[in-house]
Amino acid sequence: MAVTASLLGLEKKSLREQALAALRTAITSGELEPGRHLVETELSEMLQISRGTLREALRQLEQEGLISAGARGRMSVRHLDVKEIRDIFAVRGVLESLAARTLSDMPDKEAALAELRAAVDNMDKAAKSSLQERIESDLEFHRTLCRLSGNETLLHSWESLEGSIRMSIMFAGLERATRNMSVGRHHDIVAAIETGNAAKARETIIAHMDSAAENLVG
Amino acid sequence: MAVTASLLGLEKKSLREQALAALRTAITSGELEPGRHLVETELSEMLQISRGTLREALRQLEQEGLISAGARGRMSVRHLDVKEIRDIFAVRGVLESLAARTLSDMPDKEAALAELRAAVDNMDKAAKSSLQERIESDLEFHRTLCRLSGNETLLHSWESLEGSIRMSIMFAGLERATRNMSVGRHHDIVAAIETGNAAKARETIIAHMDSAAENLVG
DNA sequence: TAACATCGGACTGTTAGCAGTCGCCCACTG
DNA sequence: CAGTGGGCGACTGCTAACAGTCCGATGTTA
Repeated sequence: MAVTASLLGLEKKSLREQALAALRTAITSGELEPGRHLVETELSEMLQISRGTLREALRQLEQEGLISAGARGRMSVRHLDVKEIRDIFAVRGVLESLAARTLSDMPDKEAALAELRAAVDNMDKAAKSSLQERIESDLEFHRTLCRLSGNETLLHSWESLEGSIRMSIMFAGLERATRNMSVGRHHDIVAAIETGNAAKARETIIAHMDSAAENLVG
Repeated sequence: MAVTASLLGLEKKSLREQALAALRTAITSGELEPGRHLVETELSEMLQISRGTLREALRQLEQEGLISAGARGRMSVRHLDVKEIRDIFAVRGVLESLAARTLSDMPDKEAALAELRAAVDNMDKAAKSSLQERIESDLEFHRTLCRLSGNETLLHSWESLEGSIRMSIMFAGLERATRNMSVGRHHDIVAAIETGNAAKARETIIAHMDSAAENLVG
């Protein structure tokens, strides 16, 4: 039987996942400001879910570093300072540099490179759109870089840093963040990978991240 | 009032934390073998806690990569293959190399170096003890390295990898694992940091991790 | 015998509610 | 007025139970 793509499976996300996504968005968008105490009963009523389900989502957010637990289990939205942003981008830098190195050394990397170029093109298109879309396409590029490395552990580590990255962007303000969205810089990364020069690819990423952190905090 | 050390605070760990620790140990010790399906009702009865509390712990283990969720929320103990071990150690390598680089560039690192040397000494003492203690002191050295970098994000990323590292050791078998416990190799790391040569420190760590992975899977 | 319907059993998703603890306010007391 | 102690509200820790879903076994029919 011929099936349309729209019939290939309905997405029934669990309430926990929905809550997780909603809270992540609320935090990284600043709707829940840093330092704010998260009261379980309050949140569960807002989201219209039970506390038990909510608590599971909170646990995950805690692991992602978006919220931190204080005394007696009281959760609050994490507050980033300048040093922490630098630290986050330093870790992000070594992770993505590993991805770039891995891709550089990959024997047949044409398919991967094509996908990366598509991601850059996507940033190009988004450059004329809203700031939010530019941020999304930028993060999408970097996530793709990690995914294409084929190292699941690497991808997972990066993704559990993604929330912190988004908070850093939020903290710095959107104008500063857009300094890092230059399409050209990302072309350089792809080019470095293309040459197969792993050391060069690594340096390009590290430099990119260092300057990205400086752009955000400077 | 003069208080004795034993009165400085009782440790009341939540059931969730206890369950987390117990499950982590059970998995990394092989008591719960890879691939095994974890039935919530079964585990909660074993641990004598409710499913709600257990589920929170499972969520955390999932994030740590010790268990993975299959269809319809069914959790099972993660199964590592050779490639995944290499991937884990590659990520671990870049994380620890960042720690080593950071320490190398630190202006007054004497206190940190002293602590690292103490960790190496501890490995030395443990060399005559049980395999388990050797593994613990080895991991403790590397955790200390990350902690002393002062980069909380780095430490957190490393710690969320720790479970996977322990599984790798388990997977490889204890004999192979002890190949990586050489005290001399760890002296080299400290020495590289001491010279302040960040590039050298980085290379030493990366080489250490590459050979560690090969020792485990070869 | 092959396709189909039905019925339990096994588990997970989710919820409401009880229990314990901490912080705060206020009265009391020497 | 410093210090003590009792009540009260707020909030988290934990639990038991309900509801829904999937899977396999068993029967059923053409």
